[in-house]
Amino acid sequence: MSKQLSRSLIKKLDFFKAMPDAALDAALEIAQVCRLADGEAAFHQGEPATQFFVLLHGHLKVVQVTPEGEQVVVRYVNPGDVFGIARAMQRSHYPATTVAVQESIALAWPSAEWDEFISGNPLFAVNALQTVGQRLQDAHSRIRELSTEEVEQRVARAIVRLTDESGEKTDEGILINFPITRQDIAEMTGTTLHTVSRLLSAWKERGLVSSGRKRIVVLDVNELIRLAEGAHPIKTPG
Amino acid sequence: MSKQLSRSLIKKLDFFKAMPDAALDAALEIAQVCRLADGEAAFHQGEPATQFFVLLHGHLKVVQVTPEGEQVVVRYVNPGDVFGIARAMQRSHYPATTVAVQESIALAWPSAEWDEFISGNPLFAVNALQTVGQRLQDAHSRIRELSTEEVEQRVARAIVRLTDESGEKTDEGILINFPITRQDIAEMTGTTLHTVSRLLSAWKERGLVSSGRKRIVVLDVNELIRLAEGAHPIKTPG
DNA sequence: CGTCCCGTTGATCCCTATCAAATGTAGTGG
DNA sequence: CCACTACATTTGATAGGGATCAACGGGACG
Repeated sequence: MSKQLSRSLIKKLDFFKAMPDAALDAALEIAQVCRLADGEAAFHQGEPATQFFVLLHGHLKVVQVTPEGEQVVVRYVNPGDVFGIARAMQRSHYPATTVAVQESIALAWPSAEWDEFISGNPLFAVNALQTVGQRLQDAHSRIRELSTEEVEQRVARAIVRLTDESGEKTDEGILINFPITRQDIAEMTGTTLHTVSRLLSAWKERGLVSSGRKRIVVLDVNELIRLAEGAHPIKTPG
Repeated sequence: MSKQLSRSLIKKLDFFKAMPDAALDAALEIAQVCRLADGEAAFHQGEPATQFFVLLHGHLKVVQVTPEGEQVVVRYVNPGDVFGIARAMQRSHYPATTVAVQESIALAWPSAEWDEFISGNPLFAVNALQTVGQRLQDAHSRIRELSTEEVEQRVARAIVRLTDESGEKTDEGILINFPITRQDIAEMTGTTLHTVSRLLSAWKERGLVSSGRKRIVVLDVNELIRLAEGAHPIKTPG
């Protein structure tokens, strides 16, 4: 039998906002600790939604695969985020695959407990609704951007968001906190790794970013934000 | 004082699924009837979310405007759908504008009543979560399609969906049940009215659709579905 | 130290946006 | 009932942003 997990693990999270300690303890009582190695999936698209999770440490990406086998990155999961809550929305199967992009630790609960959570404390439903509502707005933003913006704007915006969510201030600049490839960014923005590579090269040239293998550091956030808002880069004539 | 509205107006709707009659009557007791003329907005993007609605009759479209003034159609609202539930997701302002594309009738409740609804009957929260969850999945589908598919597929799929949601069988074929322009379809699929017009012309040529001003009739759904799934149209050589 | 990924860069092509202009259709007011 | 107007649609011509094809370079890890 595992020892009781500390309430402090989840007390500060949005999802457990305004919950009495008793409810938190009750939840932790039945939580399973779930360790994921780099590249390991918490669950796969199409599987029955047997569990839902809270990420404690690490980073995951949520991907959908098209019928043709292309991948699309739906979002990145940061520490403190809930994921795998398909069952809370009355869907019996996971709509996407969620894989760790680095070693990660999550808490997991059986989906069946969801109804218990809610009847024990209706705030769970309210908080879940807020979480899903926020995601819906984010999704609509992406639809708007994919529909109306050019590739450079979208890639710039994606990187700005990543620095907002997972930026780590270093003496060099703002480092994106987890391993991410050109391919990943391409799958977030609806383009190809080639185009992302060219953009990053151009930006490196102009001193906006510095990057390496699975690693991006933002040197000039403001200029990236300008690009994300549609400003045109300085074209060298000729 | 207005007379009590009939329970039958909402009893069958997903959003009120499994609700006891008493709860339905209580809701109807405070509902306002809201009539919208063609082109009139139920609310505008950025306004405080003072009300939420159920559409009884007609059709609305939900649009977001980009900073540059371009429009994107987020979705169409069909009879029986709820809309304007920003407040239920804890957002104080509407994230999009919702306008009638034909004369419409809706029921409206003050947003402040939402908390009453929930505390009176927790099923409201569960049903709302399901509704928003479905929309989130739809949004992710659109992101996947915008990221990976070509324009012809996306337009074909948009039209197939419209016929599923609002198709009316006529002796000619399946008529999309409300006025819709090339521009509208362009704003749903991230393309231009010119490209939509060219596609519809080509499809008309091949006998797949028949269309006129603000009017589309689908003659061969199966072929449209094939196109939506990525099948290539027959190219005339030369 | 070799192999596997990941990243870079050039060359080419094509889908689709853009520009431009004409035609068609509903609605309106005289 | 018809002229007028506003809006929707069609269609041609052109250009360009990015995808695609192709090949090489380079760092990480076993």
